[in-house]
Amino acid sequence: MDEQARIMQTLGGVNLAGHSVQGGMALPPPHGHDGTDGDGRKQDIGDILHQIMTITDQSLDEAQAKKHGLNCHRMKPALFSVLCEIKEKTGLSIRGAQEEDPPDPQLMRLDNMLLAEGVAGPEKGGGSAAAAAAAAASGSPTDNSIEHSDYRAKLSQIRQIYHTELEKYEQACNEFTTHVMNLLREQSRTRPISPKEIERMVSIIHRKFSSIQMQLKQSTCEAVMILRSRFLDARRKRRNFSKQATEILNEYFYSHLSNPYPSEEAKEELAKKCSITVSQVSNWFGNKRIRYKKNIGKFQEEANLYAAKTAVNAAHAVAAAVQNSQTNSPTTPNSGSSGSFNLPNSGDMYMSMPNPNGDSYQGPQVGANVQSQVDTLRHVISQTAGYNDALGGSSMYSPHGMNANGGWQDATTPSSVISPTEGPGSVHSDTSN
DNA sequence: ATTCATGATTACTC
DNA sequence: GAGTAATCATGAAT
Repeated sequence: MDEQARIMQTLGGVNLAGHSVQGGMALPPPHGHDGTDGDGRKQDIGDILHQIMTITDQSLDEAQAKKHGLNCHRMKPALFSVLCEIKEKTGLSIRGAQEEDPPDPQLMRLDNMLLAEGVAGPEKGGGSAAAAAAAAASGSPTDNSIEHSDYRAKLSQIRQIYHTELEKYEQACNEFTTHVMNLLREQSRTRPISPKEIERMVSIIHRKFSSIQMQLKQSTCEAVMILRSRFLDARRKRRNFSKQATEILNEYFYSHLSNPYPSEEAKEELAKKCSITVSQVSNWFGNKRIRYKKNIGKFQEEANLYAAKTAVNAAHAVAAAVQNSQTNSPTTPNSGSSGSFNLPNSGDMYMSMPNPNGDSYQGPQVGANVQSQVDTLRHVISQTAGYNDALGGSSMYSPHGMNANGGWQDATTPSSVISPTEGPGSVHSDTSN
């Protein structure tokens, strides 16, 4: 309404568009009038403008009728051209038309991020760099794949929502643009709207919609960031080791109870076998030592279980050794490291690996170790026949290795039960401290 | 919902 | 830097 008022005021008598006007407007004489009745023309224009001004106060039917009347009015082309001139002079139609803003850096950032995360652009493997990095840093490979697929599933959900919304926005934008263009084209019959102006309007609409799109992109980015942070947190989350891994660790622990400090090499080997990291092995042993020490009684059962297991393995080993000694020539007793003892899942398997500290289970030690295994077997058999509780002093796993301060003393006098791989009096070489 | 088990973290010591 | 002890945080069992 302001604009109308302004135009009206302008038309009322102000010098228009540089025309020299006296006492009003100098409109071209419509329909061949010679311009003699100047007052009548003024009256006409005033009427028309009044009609325009009051058109909004009328009912739709009335307005339609008025509109039709105006469209057919003899003064319409003249008024139209004047309005065009005014618009041109006031720069309304041009202003901002050349406002071709450069690409928004933030939008570019968002686009790049969405592209990098695999949300925008062609569908790829899923989590892309994030998942790969997380997979590389995480511990168990099986857990990785679980988390990885989780991450990928969530990411693809985000991707789907993003694309659906984007499509919706684009559709809405197109619909709205078409609608506005039609409206403007329609209106251009009654008011001066240049194609340039329509173009400008379209660009305004597009800008508005792109700002909405930016919000969508921002939200999507946030969602991806949250997902990523959750995913990264998930890596920190505690996840129980597999049963097999725990068994391997426990077997090592109880078979080295006198000195449960695996060497770096042993840790690496354990880590490999358990599909966990070396630091997880360290954590596990740290926790295990302290918890075992704190509550030996509680671990008795577990200790017995693994002792029995070890004993069975020892029995197998002894049997194999006996068989071996029978079949082999006495001149070549158990000389090969590969053919020495088959002790799957026993402490022996750790000892058979290369150990710079001489804790290996090969060569001349073999005989002693067989003896130790036999001892273990005997001991376990005798113990299982009548097991007493730890305080009774006849428990299989008394903290022999621990000193009065609660720490593990040097394993100079390890129980024969403790490790089938240790000969009596053998000193653990994985004493890292 | 509670309790227990357990992997991880942190502060500290040696 | 490795280990200890305390603690946190979460999964699983009840």
